[in-house]
Amino acid sequence: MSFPLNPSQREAVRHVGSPLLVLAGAGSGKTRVITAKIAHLVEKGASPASIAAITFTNKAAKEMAERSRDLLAKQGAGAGAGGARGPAISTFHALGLAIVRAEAAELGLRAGFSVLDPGDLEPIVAELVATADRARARAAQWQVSRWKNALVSPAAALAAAASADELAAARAYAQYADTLAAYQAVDFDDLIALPVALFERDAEARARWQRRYSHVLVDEYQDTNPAQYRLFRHLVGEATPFTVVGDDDQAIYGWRGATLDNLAQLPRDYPDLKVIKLEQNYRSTVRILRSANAVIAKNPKLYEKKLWSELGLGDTLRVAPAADEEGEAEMVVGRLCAHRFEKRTRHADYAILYRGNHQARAFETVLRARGVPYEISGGQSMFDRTEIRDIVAYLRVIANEDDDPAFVRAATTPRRGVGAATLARLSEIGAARKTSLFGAAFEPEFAAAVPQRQREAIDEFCALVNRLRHRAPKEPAARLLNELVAAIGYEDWLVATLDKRDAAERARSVADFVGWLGRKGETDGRNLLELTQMVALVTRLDDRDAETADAVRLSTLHAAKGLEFPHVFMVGVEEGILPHREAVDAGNVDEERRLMYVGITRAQESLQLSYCRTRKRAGEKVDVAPSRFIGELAQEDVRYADAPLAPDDAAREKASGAARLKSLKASLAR
DNA sequence: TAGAGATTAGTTTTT
DNA sequence: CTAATCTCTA
Repeated sequence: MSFPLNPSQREAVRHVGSPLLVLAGAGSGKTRVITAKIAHLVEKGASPASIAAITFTNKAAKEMAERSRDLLAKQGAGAGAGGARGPAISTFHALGLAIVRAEAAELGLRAGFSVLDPGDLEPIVAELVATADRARARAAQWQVSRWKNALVSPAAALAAAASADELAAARAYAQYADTLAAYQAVDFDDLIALPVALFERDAEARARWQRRYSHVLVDEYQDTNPAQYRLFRHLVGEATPFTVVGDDDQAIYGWRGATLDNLAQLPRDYPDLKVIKLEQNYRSTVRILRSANAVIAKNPKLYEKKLWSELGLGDTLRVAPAADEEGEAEMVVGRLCAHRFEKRTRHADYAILYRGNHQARAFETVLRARGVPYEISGGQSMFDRTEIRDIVAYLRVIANEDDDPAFVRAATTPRRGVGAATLARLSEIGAARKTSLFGAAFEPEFAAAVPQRQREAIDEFCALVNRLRHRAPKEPAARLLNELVAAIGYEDWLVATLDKRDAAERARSVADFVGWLGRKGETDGRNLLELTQMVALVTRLDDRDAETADAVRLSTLHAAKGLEFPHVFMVGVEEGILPHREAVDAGNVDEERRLMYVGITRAQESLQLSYCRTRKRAGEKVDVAPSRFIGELAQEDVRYADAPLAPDDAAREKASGAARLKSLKASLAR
């Protein structure tokens, strides 16, 4: 994309006099405008470090940082060179973390505070709502998060609670803050909510942060939630100019508390707001765009906007049915391979996009069987991996001795003879002495309460933690990490407890993680304690090899936002999946339609949508209907593939009969 | 306390 | 039909 900027883009880049909202349609060169604007501001004399650009994902932040670094370097004049600090480009949460870290003392936190992810929080909430039911615990956790994102206080939540479940969640919410405070821990939502609270009670802190930035840019503005909008408003204050870029048609994070109200509210909060629309699409063919426009036309509009393209009419869209998920995977991968062979394209030119992570499985199986290289983006975070959580637990106790959940995990992994009984003793001592589990091990009654074997194991564990804690500020993180993994005998334990393949895989993932974190420490000049906090916000290691590899991308629609591919396969385009059933029940079809729109607009040259006629659910085949959104495409641009042949139906009948028989037997057994 | 087998629930997106 | 959690025995 080395075309010159078009007139609207240029206007957006050069406008500096007042707050600016750029309504950037899909593929309209939005990232380019943001990076060009950063370069423009620097050219006009702003210091790069005084420019803040805020994104939602680490991936977007990284891409923006790279592109603006290149641009500033090209601009020359030493702007990006010689150790001068670049623009502050980060996610909302990373920015929040930086603020909480800088203002920790004001917020009643010690420097080593822990950042807990939802997985750490689930058992805490489960205890607070007194349930063993995971689903209930998650629902409560979810509710608490929504309140925080909407800046609803525990008292307000308690007052407004409408159902028994909500009341229980509100009660948990009230105690939740105390529990986290005892652990010296914050959750993801706190990274936004705590800075907001600080700025609202402390004008001086607010002024300090406002002075820091001469211009603030926000990417994907339509995905901000009320807490984030408030934080943004405090950062820009009355005087700091800003540029926010967004597209109401691509708002797909309502479930995370994002609200289009923030887009509607902006002109009211900033009467001199300038609005610029980017409507020329540089990505897709006319046929693809026509369908995108047709689908999104069914939604209510905040700002009228119509994408157009000069890239030619292009191929028709294809809609193809499959018998079931295996059939769909076979069909899609088969077609992909044939297409690739015929057009002499690269694997990396193709993407398979789906609504939910679990849908990837069938495609992985077929791709692997055929030896087609693929990369899964998004998907489960590397912190859902036990081995990573194990290592991170150690890091958290090292950084923060009050982090009881981390203590429990680290002290019992690898097994060192410490179990529930010992932990219960420690917990009693801790409660009596008002100290953490770690602290309890140093209380006088510890010796009497715990048998010698366990005592020695705990002592040894605590000594290791203390040793590393003292060395952490001074020594390179990489060395300490390697020492830690060796000292706890983690790999030996893996080999001893798992079969060969699993042990090797986990050992490799630990090695990857430790290597990555060590390098990160070097490049960012951060010690082990600082790295520990940022690690919770990272969902995947940035891996250059994976990004540049010639491989088919598998991705959720959410994770695909911002990306583009010459050839896209949207799969599982079915009622119940896209739109998702829960969303339909909750009356959120508009957001599902935007998700459909996001999927369509990822495609540059060709697009195939497919759906299954039946799908396995809890072992049994269930009939499913094609998505209503298929009927909303521009029908003159769509070709419908033939129905599958009769033998498939026969096979389906047989399979479904067998499944029914089996479930009948199962119910008789009960 | 630790590992092997039984059991039972699973239906969405992510910092 | 999985996959993760739970229970039971050594």
